[in-house]
Amino acid sequence: MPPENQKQRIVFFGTPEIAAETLRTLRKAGFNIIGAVTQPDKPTGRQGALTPPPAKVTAQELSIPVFQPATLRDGVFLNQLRELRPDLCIVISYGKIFPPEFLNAVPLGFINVHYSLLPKYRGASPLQTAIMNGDKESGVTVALLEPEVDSGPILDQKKIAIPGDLYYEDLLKEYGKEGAEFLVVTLKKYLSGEIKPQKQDHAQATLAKVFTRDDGRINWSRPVEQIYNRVRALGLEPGTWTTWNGETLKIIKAHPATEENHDDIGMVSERDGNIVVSTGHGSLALEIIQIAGGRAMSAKEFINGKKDFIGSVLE
RNA sequence: CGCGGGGUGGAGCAGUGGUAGCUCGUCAGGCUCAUAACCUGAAGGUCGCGGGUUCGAAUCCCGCCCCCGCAA
Repeated sequence: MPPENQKQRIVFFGTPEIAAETLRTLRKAGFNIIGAVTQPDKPTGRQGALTPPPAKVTAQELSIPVFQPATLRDGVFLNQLRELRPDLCIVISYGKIFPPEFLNAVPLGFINVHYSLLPKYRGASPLQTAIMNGDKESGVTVALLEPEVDSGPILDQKKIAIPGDLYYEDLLKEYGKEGAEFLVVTLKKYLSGEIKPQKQDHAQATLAKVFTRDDGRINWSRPVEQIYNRVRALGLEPGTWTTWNGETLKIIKAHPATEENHDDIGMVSERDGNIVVSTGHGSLALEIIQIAGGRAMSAKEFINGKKDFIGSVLE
């Protein structure tokens, strides 16, 4: 007789790297993944080459059948899913909303991994929102899926610290790893009947909206801590930026400078070997920046060729 | 044919027809108790690749390759 966690037929839904990582962890833990569903290949980059999502690549490496429906709404994929006869589905950053009829089609339901302590930060960007708000910790929640986004009963959740100097991409890796392991543990408990899902307190719910490029524009009149949190939260995508001489200048890495700075807002100066920008309160030391059309480089390299950067004002 | 910027010594840039220059770095020497500071000197470039125009091309024309910002 196979171990408990190998009996259930599981279909995995997920698209980006964090989903791929979780898929690998589930497989390693011995779960019986009978199918992987990801978003369709998308054109990406300047050439618009079709690129398979990470979870698809991983699934293929693991010899798991891959499905990439363009839509869930027309019922076609629902029939395909039924033919797979899954006992349970797992959803991690899949990228599509499930029509209600899906959720009833699987005996043990859809289980979702969400990177916040629900009901806090429901929605698309829980971890980025936590960083931007300067939270010292957030967590991962394993919950059942309901028609309304991230509102389903909670199986279990775990707090995870947010180090004050980590950027989104690095923190996401951390959360992905911890989250995957936590999912394995929680899933085993759930399947053996140890867990009774708990309803969320909907009154406490908050929403983490999707960040766009516009959110990345730096307002230098804010206090440096807020700007720093924004730089960390938005990371490389969508990234934070400002303008210099009318050109877009991305801020890729920076840190708050300790010295006082009473220059005009947005003024660039050089202090103690750092290239710093004056903010509404305190100043931000630029580490890695990138001008439109150029490659990313350290602020020091940048000023080698752009001497008038020092003394100019960013907007 | 989505829009746009760019490829110049190790790095970042200037140089738009007449024998390639700046900042940083590197190396050597000097100053200094000392230094990532300062002074002096040196090395280091087929100017992305191929072709064309010209007495002469980094610079003008044609083709190709590569990098990047935006948009998707």
